[in-house]
Amino acid sequence: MKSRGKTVHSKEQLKSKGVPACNQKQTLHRLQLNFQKFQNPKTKSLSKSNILNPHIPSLSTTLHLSVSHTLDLHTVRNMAIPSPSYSLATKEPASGSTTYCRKQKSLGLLCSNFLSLYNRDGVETVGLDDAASRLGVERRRIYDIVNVLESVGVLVRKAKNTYYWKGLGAIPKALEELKEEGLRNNDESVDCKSGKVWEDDEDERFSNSSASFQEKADPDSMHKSLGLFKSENRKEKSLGLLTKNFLKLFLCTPSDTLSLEDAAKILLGDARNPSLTRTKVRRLYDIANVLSSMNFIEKIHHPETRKPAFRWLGMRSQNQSQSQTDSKTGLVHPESKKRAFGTDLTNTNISFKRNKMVLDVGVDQSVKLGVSHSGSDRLDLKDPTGLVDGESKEVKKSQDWESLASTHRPQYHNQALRDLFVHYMDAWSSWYSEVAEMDPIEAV
DNA sequence: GAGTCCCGCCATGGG
DNA sequence: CCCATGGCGGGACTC
Repeated sequence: MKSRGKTVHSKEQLKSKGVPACNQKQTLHRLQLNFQKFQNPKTKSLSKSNILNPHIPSLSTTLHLSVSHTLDLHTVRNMAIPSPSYSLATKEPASGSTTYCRKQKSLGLLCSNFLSLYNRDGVETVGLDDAASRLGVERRRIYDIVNVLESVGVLVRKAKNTYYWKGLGAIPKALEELKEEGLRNNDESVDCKSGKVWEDDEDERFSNSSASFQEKADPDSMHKSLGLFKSENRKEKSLGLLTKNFLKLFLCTPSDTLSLEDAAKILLGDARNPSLTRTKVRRLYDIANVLSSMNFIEKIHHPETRKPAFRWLGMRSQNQSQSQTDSKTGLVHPESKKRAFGTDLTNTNISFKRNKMVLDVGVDQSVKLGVSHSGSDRLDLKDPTGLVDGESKEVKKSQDWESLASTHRPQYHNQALRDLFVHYMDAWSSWYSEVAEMDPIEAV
């Protein structure tokens, strides 16, 4: 018997088959979102998951129960629907398309938009309701973003519904603390600094991904050795905690790649329960979406097994031998072929294959983040730790990017793509000119 | 078919 | 009791 979830098996739950009082506030907005889907013939989710789902009251019932008992279908259909979520990033005119697209709803994209909304001068606090309404999503999604951002120090809880905005500049310190904590605990057991567990040939590690960790390191001992936070009660199972633990895996080990499967096993505690693993994996995807949208990590695949894995980008700028590692491991970076956790800004109206050479190097950074770089919290997210050894490195890198961007303009035959690219180039140019004028230290 | 991850139900805990 | 929070897993979507 499930203790939670959607199975209806109690008086209380039956009663709540209407609309729970505590959820009524969100119901109206949910209806608006549903009708966005409803209006789009492409989507199947309303009919299948929202109407046929036995756990969700039928549409008419929901309307009757929750929308002041007065709204009919016609009224709701004609309600002023807020501008489509994510219009910030898609650059779609708010009034343009009501097309529902899964990609446009991704957590990564939401995170980008969240950052672009708040990463600016003068922002001191973030209200969850405000964020939800401005981003056009339900509060539930904001919690997901906020939990992850809190783990990396961007936000600090102030009161209910309110967070202090610490900004991207707080990330290096937060990561350092996580790293110290992980290494401190690590001293007692496995010597991670020497890389006993991780330094093995990546190929070998990936060659048997299904058993890689059990053979090379017991997930339980790995869990202890990194001082990962225990997840025993509800609070301690939070997404934030999982994020911290996930980050520690990268921060405290010499390897910068980790398979999804291994991550789930290490972070899990009990690696023997498949359904628990599946749940955990879902959460890892959630976290990875947010972290990848901030360019902390990227998604990769084993070339043969195609098993998913993550690669840490945070320290990459310090690690000049990274490219050699790539050739050594033979890992594929499918970013150019496949959407990366929904962080792709493209919407489905434009089938947009990225031009890896330019977008990956520079333009993609600013656009993908959608961050306005005019604030005081400027930070190169390619190096979230901020541990850049040469102060001019940043500027030099920017110059490299600029020259690359200027010399490798792709020739798009599609007008839409051309326009899009021009837009990205403009964004990049303006960002670059700002950075170039900045104090190099401030830039870090 | 496996991988990905959106969505929202509903349990929990604080006020 | 109300409300904020967020764990959790169904199932749609994507490759």
